[in-house]
Amino acid sequence: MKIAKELGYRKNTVAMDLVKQRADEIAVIINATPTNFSNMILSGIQQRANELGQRVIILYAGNRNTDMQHQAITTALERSVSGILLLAIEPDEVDLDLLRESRAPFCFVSLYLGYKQILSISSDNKKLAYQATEYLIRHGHTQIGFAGIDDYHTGSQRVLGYQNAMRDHGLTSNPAWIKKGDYSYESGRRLLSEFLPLDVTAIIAASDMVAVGLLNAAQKKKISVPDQLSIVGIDGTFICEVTTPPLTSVTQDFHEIGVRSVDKVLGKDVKTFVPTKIVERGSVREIN
Amino acid sequence: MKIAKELGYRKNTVAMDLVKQRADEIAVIINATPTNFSNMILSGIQQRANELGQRVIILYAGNRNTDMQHQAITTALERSVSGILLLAIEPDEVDLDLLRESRAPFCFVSLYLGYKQILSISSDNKKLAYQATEYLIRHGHTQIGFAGIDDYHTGSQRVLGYQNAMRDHGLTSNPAWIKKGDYSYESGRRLLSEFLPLDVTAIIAASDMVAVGLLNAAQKKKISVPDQLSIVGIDGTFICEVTTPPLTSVTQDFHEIGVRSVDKVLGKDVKTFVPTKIVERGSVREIN
DNA sequence: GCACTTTGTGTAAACGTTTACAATGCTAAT
DNA sequence: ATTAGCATTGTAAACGTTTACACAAAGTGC
Repeated sequence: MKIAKELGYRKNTVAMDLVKQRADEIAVIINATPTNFSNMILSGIQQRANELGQRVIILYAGNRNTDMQHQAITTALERSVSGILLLAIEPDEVDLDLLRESRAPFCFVSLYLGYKQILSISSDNKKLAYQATEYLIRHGHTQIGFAGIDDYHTGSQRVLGYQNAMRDHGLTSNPAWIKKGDYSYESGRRLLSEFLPLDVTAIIAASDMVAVGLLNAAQKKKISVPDQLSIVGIDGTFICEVTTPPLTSVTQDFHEIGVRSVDKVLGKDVKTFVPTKIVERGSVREIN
Repeated sequence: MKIAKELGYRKNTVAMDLVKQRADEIAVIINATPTNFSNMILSGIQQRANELGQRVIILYAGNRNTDMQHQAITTALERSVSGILLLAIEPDEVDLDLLRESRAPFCFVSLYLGYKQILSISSDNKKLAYQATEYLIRHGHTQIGFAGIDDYHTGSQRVLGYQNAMRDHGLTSNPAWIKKGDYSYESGRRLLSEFLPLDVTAIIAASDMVAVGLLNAAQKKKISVPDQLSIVGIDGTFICEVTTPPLTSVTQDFHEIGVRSVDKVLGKDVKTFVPTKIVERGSVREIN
């Protein structure tokens, strides 16, 4: 060891990986759109991977660009990674075929496809939306909007939870109360005016960013939050703390999602769903 | 090629890297503290790396943890990466020795050590602070605070720019007007009260997060921004748009910093400093 | 002191490519 | 028909490890 140090010897990981037929690294495939929570998940992934002696390699898959998604998966397979993590990636059939044919384990992160046999770590979106809706109902709201969700898995799961909660509490939900979007600030800003004629007293935002968009649009129209309109966000990122009023939000444990996804993809038996919780701040009013 | 496809042949990148004595990948060493701009830089890095056929591997270096920094650099050297990018990393002597002894090119990103011979891509912090200070002076401010900077390279460069601007405009700057911190929201919140007895009319925040901290603390104390206190942020992240009032901020082009750092580390001759610009929003008042 | 187990040392093959070079086949010019 | 030049094909070494195995040395129990 002394001589090795003197000679400045440095092990060659590439040669090691070759002979071992497997690289101690985890590939994370990620959308180019940098959501403000993806780095929280990444930090969880990184931390756990570090503990387990795995490196992390990141592959961008563009912006819902199918070609780049295939490319990213292929790149991951060409190095013999010990696992592939797909971060908020909606796979198409080609993606799934590529993954299934490979011998590398893979796990979807922050997205649940609905198949038990495909590894996944995520919040339970149905439960999450149910939670948010029920929270508003308990605070006396009966006309509740839902803003900014998409048409993919996450969005539809949340709609289901919202509808179930309404139904379970004997409320009829107007389909027009559900407004699609893309989880962005801009979505929220744009959608507020569409809610005004509908007389909802509260809106669930598909993300914190949508919530802030709604909030700012409301302030511009001199609609007071929460006095005239209640808003609850989803995600619980730091932005909830810095708005006025601060945003009540269903908080996802992104760090834990990251940590657990590493365990899952490496074969440990961990629960698919990571619990969420409501953090009350100042954007919801109690109605009598 | 047809038969290769039939057989499901997939090239083995690891074997390629071994024989080529060089992996087509760039290692990015990054602090664990996920600043809201690091993913913008990363996205620039990723984009450019993709164009040049380089993969990106991310290595976390903990939180100003020297051991983990050495570890991360060593890990990068053990695979024969084509370049090492150090993202907002303050190196110690050991780090620099490790890097210099290796044959891999390295480049500091969003940090300028002050040595011409060490590759670096960053905003010109001196100029940036000068810009912010001069902007406030042109708006009639003479008592200008500076909040939240650290004692490392970036912080001291900014202080220099601030002091130069004051001096060049014949203003004396009270050393107490400079308050150290760590670029965080919490820093800003805490520091506001320290400024109150000093009668400054404007504060430059070391980051947008500090600016929001100052803003929220001011609102809590019923101090109106910008009427009673002007604030200018640094970074120009999306958070500037969503506060009330929106934050005037010196905007850094993080994406471009990322793009350029890839070019730089791969040997292209690109400029070290990426220009910044003031984006006027609503947090600065004109004083007569 | 013998057989046996344990520990240590040395050797060689393997991992899947690239690359340099030799050998072969072909084309075209003399 | 001969040969130089060129393209194509085949062969073998190399990259730096791990791992399996043979063999020697040392230790153990009877």
